[in-house]
Amino acid sequence: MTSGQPQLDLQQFFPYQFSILSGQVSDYIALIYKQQYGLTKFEWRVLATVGQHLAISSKNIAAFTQLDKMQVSRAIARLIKIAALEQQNSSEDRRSHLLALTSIGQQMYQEIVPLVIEQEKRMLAGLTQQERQLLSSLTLKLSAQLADQ
Amino acid sequence: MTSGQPQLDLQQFFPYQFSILSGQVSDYIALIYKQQYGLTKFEWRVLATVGQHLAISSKNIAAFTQLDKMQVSRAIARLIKIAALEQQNSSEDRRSHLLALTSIGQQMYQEIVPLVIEQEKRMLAGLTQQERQLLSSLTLKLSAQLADQ
DNA sequence: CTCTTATTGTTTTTTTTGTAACAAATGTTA
DNA sequence: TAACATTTGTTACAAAAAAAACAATAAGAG
Repeated sequence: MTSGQPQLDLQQFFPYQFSILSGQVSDYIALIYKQQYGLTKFEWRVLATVGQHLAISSKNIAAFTQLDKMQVSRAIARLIKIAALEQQNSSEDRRSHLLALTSIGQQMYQEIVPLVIEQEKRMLAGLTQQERQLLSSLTLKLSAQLADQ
Repeated sequence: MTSGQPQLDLQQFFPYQFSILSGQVSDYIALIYKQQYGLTKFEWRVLATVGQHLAISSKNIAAFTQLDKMQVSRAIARLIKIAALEQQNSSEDRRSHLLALTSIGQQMYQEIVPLVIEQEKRMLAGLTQQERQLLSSLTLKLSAQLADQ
């Protein structure tokens, strides 16, 4: 190798390919919660998390969704404003409140969940079952490794 | 299935897993060009693209990197300011200029490229060769499918 | 040609986001 | 228990990004 310039073909570079796909996946799912329900990604994640936990503090939402506490704070504020969430006083620690879905929030959650699950299916429909499993397990494996460092 | 509420476990939901990993990958590569060279993601992509093409217009950079023309415009402005890029007049169309690396830009490019390639290797070191190929080919396959729609 | 439309890129404005300071409550230590 | 530190969440300000308006040029139609 006498070699010349170091070269990099961005299109062939895994982190770049991945970044592109990530945007596509994100946009594809957002079609549901953004266009149809006017939620941002963070709001959707908070809604999904509260729906999953029934009553949960802001701190735990942040831990669960991997969002910053301020992003969570703002998403909560917005969800309360549209009456999808309500605060309950948790007697134990007066700094924090437990959050729960209102009936409006419940309804949104129950409407959106099947739609995003369908959307996920549609998104992955071009892959075989085996490919889907591989992609998911490789995603989790790499993610776990990067989290360790 | 008499079934109750529709439920969604965010942690098990592929688009969520993927979004987390994407952030991790992005941050991991950014360690090189951000911390060591003070470039943003967009600036790095533009630099890499000009390095790859030698002389290229703003419009084509945008097409190539999948960035918005305004993001490209600003990244170019910043790269010119730090003397990594220069404009050449392209006689054909006086609206647009061809962009090329200066010797400083050349040097940055040639320093960064091997470093990010190393970083990519390090990032993927925990996967087998087969797994890396699978991940890359599945990424490309899904990406191509989503681009069609 | 000349008038309209489209392209290319920049600038301006608005909105969103992130960083850091803050308040309120709790926990800890001397 | 008084003083200090930590946790939890919000607010204020600064940085960044997106949206929209703009200028300059080019292309196309009549």
